[in-house]
Amino acid sequence: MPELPEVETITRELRPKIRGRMITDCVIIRQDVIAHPKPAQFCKAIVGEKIINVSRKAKYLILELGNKKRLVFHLRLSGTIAVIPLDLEPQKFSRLVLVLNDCQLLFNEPRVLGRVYLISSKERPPILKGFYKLGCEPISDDFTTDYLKARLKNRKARIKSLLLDQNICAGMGNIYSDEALFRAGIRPLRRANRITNKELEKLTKALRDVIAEGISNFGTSVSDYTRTDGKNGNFQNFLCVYGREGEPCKKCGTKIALKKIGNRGTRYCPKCQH
DNA sequence: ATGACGTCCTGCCTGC
DNA sequence: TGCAGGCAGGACGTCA
Repeated sequence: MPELPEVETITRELRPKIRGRMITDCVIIRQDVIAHPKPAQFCKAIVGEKIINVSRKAKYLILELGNKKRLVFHLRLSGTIAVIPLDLEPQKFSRLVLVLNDCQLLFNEPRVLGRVYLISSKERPPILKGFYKLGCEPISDDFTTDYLKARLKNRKARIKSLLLDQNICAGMGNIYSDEALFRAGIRPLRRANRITNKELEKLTKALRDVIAEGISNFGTSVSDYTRTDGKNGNFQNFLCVYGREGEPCKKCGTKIALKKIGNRGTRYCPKCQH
């Protein structure tokens, strides 16, 4: 599933391929994926616009257009972006096609949970509420132990759930939060307000490291995620707990456990994580 | 405000 | 082999 490192990889690879190109046509294959504005209006507003830049905010991929309009993609669980030549047909799960001067950008999304939004600089559509109140990204300089401490203070929820809270850790998802908790030696079931300062320090570092390593390895390909050229990322080769339930812990050999926390599958080592 | 939980959606896996 | 049912999971809505 595309979390911060995956979306960052897509952003970096997409930028040189589409920056400066003009959107010459817009084909909506599944109406559901156009969250704002209405599909007809959406097409009308973007055709003829130039892509000024490609950027990212947390898990959102952003195409900056002329007129300060922004095309915002959220890939959710299974969304991918592919760039293909003009003469090829869209792919099996293509939900939106942006035809550019010299290529086509496909928004592929088998599960149809991902969404696309078009926003202007002044409007803040309620449907994109989360986008406007994102917390700090773990790779940001502002993501310090003090920041995390302040945000987790008085919070009684399980640490795992709060790491997934985009108002606290923008861009975190299930894979990287399990990995970070493993590295920090913290059991995901722990209540956030019961975590010591020392542990918070370790956790901050683990979060920063795991995200940075995810990026330098071009993301994690476990289910649907691929890069814009269809290749896989590499970070799945370095996972210690995610997807390893029942297998021996890489540190101590204990079987990796799987538990539901806040309705999310959560993997951890019962011996290494306290 | 917080935390628990249901909902969306569909491909894929499991079990009969 | 084929089909039904369950599962995955990010963000958001609802409820207490």
